[in-house]
Amino acid sequence: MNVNDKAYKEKVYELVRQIPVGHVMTYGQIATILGEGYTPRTVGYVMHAAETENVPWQRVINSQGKCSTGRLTIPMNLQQQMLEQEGVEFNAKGKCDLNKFVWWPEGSEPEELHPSLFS
DNA sequence: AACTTGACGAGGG
DNA sequence: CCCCTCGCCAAGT
Repeated sequence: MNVNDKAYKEKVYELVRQIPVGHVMTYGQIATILGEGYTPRTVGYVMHAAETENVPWQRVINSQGKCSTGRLTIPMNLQQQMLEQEGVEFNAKGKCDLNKFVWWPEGSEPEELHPSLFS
């Protein structure tokens, strides 16, 4: 199972497609939930191609609650703007409250998977 | 094959 | 809160 396998990528996309409007998930969170073979970096790698996969890619941000699209082909601030349009709030420094906007799939346990991340 | 660069993350200063 | 280091894993050069 490597990052180029169709099935490997699909698992990421399927999960991302489940994120409700107005909510987000982090790369590390996705990697933890998918488990075996997935790491934050590989999730990020898979996501760079998400634009063409009918996936709400804007709902995936980093563990600091910020958008990591600075040096991409994606226009600056586009991701944040799209999220704000869905109701996700960001402070002046471009950071959102993960406690409030992160979404957890049915069955996962936030406290256990993501200890003291939200401060 | 060596080295650099990421849509990353945690810990320390 | 910012910055740096390290661990991580795959791609590009």
